[in-house]
Amino acid sequence: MTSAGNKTGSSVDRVYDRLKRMAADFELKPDERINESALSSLLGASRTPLREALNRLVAEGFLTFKNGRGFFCRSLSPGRILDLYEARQAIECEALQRSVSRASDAEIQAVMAFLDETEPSYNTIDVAMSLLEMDEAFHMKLVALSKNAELVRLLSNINGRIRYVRLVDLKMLRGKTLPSRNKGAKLSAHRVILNALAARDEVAAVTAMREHIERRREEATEAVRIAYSQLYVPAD
Amino acid sequence: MTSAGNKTGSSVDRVYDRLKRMAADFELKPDERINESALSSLLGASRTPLREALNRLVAEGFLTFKNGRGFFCRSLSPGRILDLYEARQAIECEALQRSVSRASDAEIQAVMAFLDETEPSYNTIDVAMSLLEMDEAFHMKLVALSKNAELVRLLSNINGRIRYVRLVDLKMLRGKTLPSRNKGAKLSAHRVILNALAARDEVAAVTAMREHIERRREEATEAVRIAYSQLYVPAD
DNA sequence: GCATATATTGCTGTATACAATTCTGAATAT
DNA sequence: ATATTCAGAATTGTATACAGCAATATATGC
Repeated sequence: MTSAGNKTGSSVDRVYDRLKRMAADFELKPDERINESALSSLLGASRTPLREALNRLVAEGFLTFKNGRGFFCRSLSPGRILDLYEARQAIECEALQRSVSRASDAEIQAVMAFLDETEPSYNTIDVAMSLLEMDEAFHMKLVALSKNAELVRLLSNINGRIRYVRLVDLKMLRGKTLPSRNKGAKLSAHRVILNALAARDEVAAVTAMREHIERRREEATEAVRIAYSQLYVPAD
Repeated sequence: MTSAGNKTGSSVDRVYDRLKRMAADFELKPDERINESALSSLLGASRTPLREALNRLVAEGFLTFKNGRGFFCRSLSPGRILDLYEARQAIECEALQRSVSRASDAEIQAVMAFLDETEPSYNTIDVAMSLLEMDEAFHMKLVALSKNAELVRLLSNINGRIRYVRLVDLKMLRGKTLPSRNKGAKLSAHRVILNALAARDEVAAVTAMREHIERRREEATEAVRIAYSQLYVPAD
């Protein structure tokens, strides 16, 4: 969320990126205490930079910390997921409202082009991860149209924290709704939102966005359950 | 934002709280590099816990960090303030919408009672700081009614980051609008919002909230300028 | 056999040391 | 006068050491 590409390879940043991934992918099991010595030797850095990275992740909501006990990976209860999806709604809808008056036609067209380019591969791509990345990229581009760096920052953070659940969510979605996804037949939710924005129709855009996220949120609780079951019964 | 009362007095928490205050109050001048050794001796802790606290504050958006160069206090440009106020709108409005269906009458009444208790002293209290604390407390209580821990967390973070500007803002407000603040004459913005919530009128509540924050936001840019002038020309 | 007290072990919390990097400023060349 | 280079100083980045706390295992009394 804070750092993107670190060519210098500062130890803290390296560890931070890696840890965030581990936390997002539930490689660190929820509510399990993190052993600093073990982790530091695993990641090839000493405890000092490791702890600095851990502190960042606590501040960002990925981990928790109990004084004298150490760091823990944060558990994702259905309640928390719901909270995060609501926060996401708040942020994305606000951004969309601002974009109506702030985004230029050209900028909107650029996102449209991104959609044109990526959406066809929704059906061909098999790796759910790539699918998730495209989905996230779309939402990030959309929020960026608001020209509000803080909203971008917040969405980026939330995305990171619900990544694993969304991954499971998307997998489920694929299994269930693939047939109805014939191109041309019905516009994708993303397309509907973007079209409304291009038409400068604030109400329609926000309504579509709310519904889009709402639908995902409804599936999310189910996704959490599945995520947990996958956690403790590794797929064969 | 993360830690509230630390009786154990872990060094990093102590330093963290203190630093956050310093950053919020612009005791650390914007864009100025933070000297770790100097700070550590000033705060009476070694560099290790200091840097852990600094890293937390970077993740929370209070500071920035450049690899190999160190930590910097984040500058508050008018643009950034605007961003933060917009984020605040997003969060508080979303929370309010959820509260309409989630907050019990009793809970709303409790906030009402808080308002009854604190509002009269708006005119008597002279210390702007206390005023700000009451204002923040009200908004936090309001958001808490949404039962969404993430929204609470986000508002708490934003409040911390715009505290100094709001302080200046409130001071200005006092100077200008004190006469029109006769109790009974007109309902306070807070009261209007809460009444709408009590009546379960979502549209009215959200509208009032948007306007309330919007008005503050408009003053904010002005407040930033004043804040900066106060920064570099200490009041005599 | 159970509960309480006590030792043991492992881990966290912090300080300190040292290596690596960046900054400063003066001396030199253009 | 301006730009450049190159030590020296200052500051950051990381490793390591050790003190102190927490959890667990062991022993003791009942």
